[in-house]
Amino acid sequence: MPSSNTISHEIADTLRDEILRQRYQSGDRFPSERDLAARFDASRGAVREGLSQLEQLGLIRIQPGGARVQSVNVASLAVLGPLLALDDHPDPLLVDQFLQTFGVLAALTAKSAVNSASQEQLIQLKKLVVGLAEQANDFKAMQPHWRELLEAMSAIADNLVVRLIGNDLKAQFVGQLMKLGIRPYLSKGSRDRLITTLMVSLNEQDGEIAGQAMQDHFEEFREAVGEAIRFRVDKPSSRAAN
Amino acid sequence: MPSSNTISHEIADTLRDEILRQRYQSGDRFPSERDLAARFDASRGAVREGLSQLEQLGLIRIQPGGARVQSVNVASLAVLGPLLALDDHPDPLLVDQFLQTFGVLAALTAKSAVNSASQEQLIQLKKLVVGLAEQANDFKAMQPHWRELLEAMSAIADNLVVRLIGNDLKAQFVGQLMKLGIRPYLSKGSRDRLITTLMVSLNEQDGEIAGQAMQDHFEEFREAVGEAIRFRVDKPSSRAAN
DNA sequence: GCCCTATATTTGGTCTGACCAATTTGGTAC
DNA sequence: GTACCAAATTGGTCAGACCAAATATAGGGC
Repeated sequence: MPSSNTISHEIADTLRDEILRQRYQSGDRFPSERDLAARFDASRGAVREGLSQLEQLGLIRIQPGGARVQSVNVASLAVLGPLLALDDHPDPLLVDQFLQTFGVLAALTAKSAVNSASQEQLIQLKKLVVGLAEQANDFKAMQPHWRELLEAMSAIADNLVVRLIGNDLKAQFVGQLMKLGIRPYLSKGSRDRLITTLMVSLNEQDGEIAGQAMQDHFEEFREAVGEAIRFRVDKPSSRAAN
Repeated sequence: MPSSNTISHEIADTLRDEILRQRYQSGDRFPSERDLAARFDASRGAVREGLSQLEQLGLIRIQPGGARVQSVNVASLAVLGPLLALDDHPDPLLVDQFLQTFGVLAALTAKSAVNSASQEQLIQLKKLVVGLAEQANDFKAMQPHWRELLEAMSAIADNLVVRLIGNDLKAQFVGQLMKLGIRPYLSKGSRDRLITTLMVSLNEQDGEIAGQAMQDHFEEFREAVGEAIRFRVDKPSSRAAN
């Protein structure tokens, strides 16, 4: 199910999903521009614009004589979002890896943010943590606060590299989870521990503690999501084939 | 200095660098396709293909009525390579952030790899560490072994998310450092400690130790690179404007 | 003078059809 | 079976054209 409104984007999205679904073997010849134009009932120009995007994603390599499909392993990070959104049934392993990775990056962000925060910023963060604590009962209601806290930390840490990585992942994941109705269960103890520890780290301005708290929390979250997904390998997922 | 051989790529590379050099303010109108076509003496089609790539990078947002430049902060991770390669004089802060981020990801990779490695894979890793130890005197000669070790760990850890992130950064960075003649100095003690600790973690198959070793090593490396860059803020860097 | 609206212009999106150069492919001669 | 050559295919680019959406401009009403 492609997005955007222009034909070239539609073509790119459709072909991207087909590649991600392994409909082509890595190394395979990709259909010629003229064939694709015929298939999509579009002009070659539109197709070329779409292919241009796929090339930028690292999914195909275009050369005179013919384009070839590349291994997903050498693609750009920007394919991760679409990859997670491919099915109603996201690959549990991929979700796990995603959370693991996101966890260490969040930990790094928290550590840097707390260490480099000014007094005002520390106060701001404390307020956000308090706000988080107040909504700690409802996973869904918690999300905006949670994201706000992460965003504030990200702004304070001001690490462009992490920020760029986040851009290619952000939103898509949690949004995807919500959309699929996956509700990870986090014990009250776990949430309380996170909030308490964060507060401690802010009061003492100790980044290490904050980072560790993040790391631990994501670890628990990761397990919770894993269970939630496992409990859900049966839903009537209407698999739509092109 | 754009790369590739096709006009559309040349256009994309040139405009990308101009945006990264802040030649346009975020939010600014981008020149129209027709203007760009005139400027590059190319057809509108070629320009559009180039812009298509820039859009994929998140550097511009194209809409009927006109394209606008976006903040680098919302771009795709894939701009990091070009961003580091922009000048003869890479932004020390950016380099620092890069290494910090790369460090935690390398630590995660090492941890996962060691924890999940089979007996054969552990042996393989040990061999690579030994190979690394033999070349531990020369930074340059060490690089291939170092990269090989990281690659092997990455393959074992088999974390697609980290791998994708790596794709958008890899090589470019260390390569860039070498090209600029930056030679970070790592004390012999530091290197020995890394190798010894890695060996211990492999022998006991303890991922935590491996991860911590990586983390520490990158921390030291980060400081070494920082100093190396600081010691070099004078070289005759022939700044080339467009 | 100010604000809102109707009009003209600009801009992106797409198409058609064409040409070139490089690669592939298929067949042929050895 | 192999090496080589010609034909078909493919990507790269161009020119010119049309549409719809967005923007800029001019005009009229207050």
